Amino acid sequence: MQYWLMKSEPEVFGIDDLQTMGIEPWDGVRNYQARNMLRDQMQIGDQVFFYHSNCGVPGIVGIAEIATQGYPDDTALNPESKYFDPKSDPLKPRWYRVDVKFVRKLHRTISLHALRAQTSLENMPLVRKGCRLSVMPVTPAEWQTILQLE
DNA sequence: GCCAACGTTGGC
DNA sequence: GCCAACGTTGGC
Repeated sequence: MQYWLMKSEPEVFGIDDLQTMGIEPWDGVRNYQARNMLRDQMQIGDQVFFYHSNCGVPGIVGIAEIATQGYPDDTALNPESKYFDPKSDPLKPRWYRVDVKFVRKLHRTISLHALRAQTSLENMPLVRKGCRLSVMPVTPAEWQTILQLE
């Protein structure tokens, strides 16, 4: 089983929204590195840290689980969608998504600040300045370290 | 294939 | 709202 971290802006889709929905497609990812992970690497049952970005206290707020393998992200084909990509070809999908299932909220937010304070986490892409990857792998050791901060 | 311009992300 | 960092685009 693998571990991941996925970013979302709480104003757009936060952990409370996932809790309400139970399970939701994680769509709108328009970055090739992230796309490759969604399409090729994620497996059902993988555990995910749900991260709130672009908000008052950015940080990890909950845990989710991968509920499907990667499959084409239809929002790229829908001109009505804010994620529409005119260059996407229905026969050769450019963008992929997975479904993500709510597991639980953390007792408290593990802030980016707190994550940066841990030397053992200094290799996480997340804590690097200017990291714009919205989906990234987390090592088992990092996963354990982070859970102990809860 | 280089690289400047541009757009987006995301912390602060 | 600012701006640094970075990815993408497109002219050449």
